[in-house]
Amino acid sequence: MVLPRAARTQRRTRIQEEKEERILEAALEVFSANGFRGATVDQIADVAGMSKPNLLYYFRTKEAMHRALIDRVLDTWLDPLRAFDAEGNPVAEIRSYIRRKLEMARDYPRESRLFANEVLQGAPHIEDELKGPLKALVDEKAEVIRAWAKAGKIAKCDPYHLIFAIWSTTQHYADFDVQVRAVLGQGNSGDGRFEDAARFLERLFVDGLQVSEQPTP
Amino acid sequence: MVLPRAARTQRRTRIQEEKEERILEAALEVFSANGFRGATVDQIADVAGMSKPNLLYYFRTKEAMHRALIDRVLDTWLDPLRAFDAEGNPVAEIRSYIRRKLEMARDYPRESRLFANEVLQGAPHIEDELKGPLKALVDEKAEVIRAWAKAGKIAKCDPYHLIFAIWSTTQHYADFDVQVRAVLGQGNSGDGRFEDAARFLERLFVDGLQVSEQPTP
DNA sequence: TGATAATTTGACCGGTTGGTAAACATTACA
DNA sequence: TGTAATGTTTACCAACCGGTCAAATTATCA
Repeated sequence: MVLPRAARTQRRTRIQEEKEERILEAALEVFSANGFRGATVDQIADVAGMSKPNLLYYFRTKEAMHRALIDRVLDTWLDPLRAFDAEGNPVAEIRSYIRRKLEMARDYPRESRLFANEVLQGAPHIEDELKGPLKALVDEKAEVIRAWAKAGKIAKCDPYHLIFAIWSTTQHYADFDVQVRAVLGQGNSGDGRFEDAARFLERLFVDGLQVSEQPTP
Repeated sequence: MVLPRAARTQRRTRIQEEKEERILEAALEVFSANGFRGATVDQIADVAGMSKPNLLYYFRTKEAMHRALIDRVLDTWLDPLRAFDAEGNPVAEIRSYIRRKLEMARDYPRESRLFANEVLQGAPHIEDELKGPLKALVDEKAEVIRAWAKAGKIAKCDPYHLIFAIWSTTQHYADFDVQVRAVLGQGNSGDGRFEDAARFLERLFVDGLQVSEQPTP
């Protein structure tokens, strides 16, 4: 038998587990850095440390690899939004969502760039995911936010644009990392910018920029 | 003589002006939608309505086209930040900067995506621009913001991260357009989302989300 | 152990890509 | 108008790309 894994129904062997793992790790590295079209199968095979035909034995096409990667990563990528709790304290929930998203940008920048590349170029491979599960989840959480606003627990605002604002400000530190580093200059070898960003963003989203009315005695 | 334009020093002919214009317009269309590596010279020639060798007569290489495009676009792209006025009213300046950046995202999304593609993939072609002119301009405006904060005209905050936040929230509507549309659902054929975004962002940056202490009589 | 299935490899293929060569056409201008 | 410079096209190339194939190697297990 020479059927590659995708066509098999039996349980996967140890070798399959290991190789597919290595391939998807390499695919994440290469796709996130170059986009789908910019990535080459040779490059992925090289990073994965195997020959191209060997790689294509496990994933028959470049598209199949990309799809498997997207499926695997999208779920965990949306976890922070799922953790958004309707029962919690509104301001605290938003703060911790920002913090979690910033941690993701710091710890999983490749995943962020994978999606950014895709969406930026018109989302040709993940349109269904955007209009389906993503929209459904956002709709659900937007309703939570709307209820908070209605109850006077946070300022009245468009919940969708609030979510967009949190996404964009936090993912910016992953997707535009080189620009952030270039502008901040050297001397930021560590992750200090993430702590500064967290401080700034939590403050921004809660209080805004206007000077708060201090009791003027 | 068969020297292409780049090597010539004499004034450019009418034909050169026209063709280079058409080429850069086509290049913007194609590079912004596919990134540098994803774009093909054939594709750009096609959009420009000329043969590939003809195109390569005006720009000797794909890289030369890309560079010319970047040089041309970067300047206008930074105009809104340059307009940031140290003498103006701080909160009003920030509001109008947000508004201007949103208008750019609405009216020039291709320019935004051109840079986003580039930066996302490590800025291999514009590293110098980021570390040079861009950083210089941001440094200058950050100083203005810092002075405002010090004078108590706006809340104390990190000026660099404030600029990042304005960039990311506004450019999000150009760079992640398909995702924004997918999440908002159909029925957004017009530009209504930009007005909603403007309302939300101006409010966010000025007041934050916390309910403002209303005079409770 | 031996046979069978799973895995790996090198050689290769057709299509695409960025770019070139040279002949041909057009324009500018003395 | 004549001619030299400028502009355009056809044909082409070498490198690269995603993917195939058949043969060789290794793992599995009766």
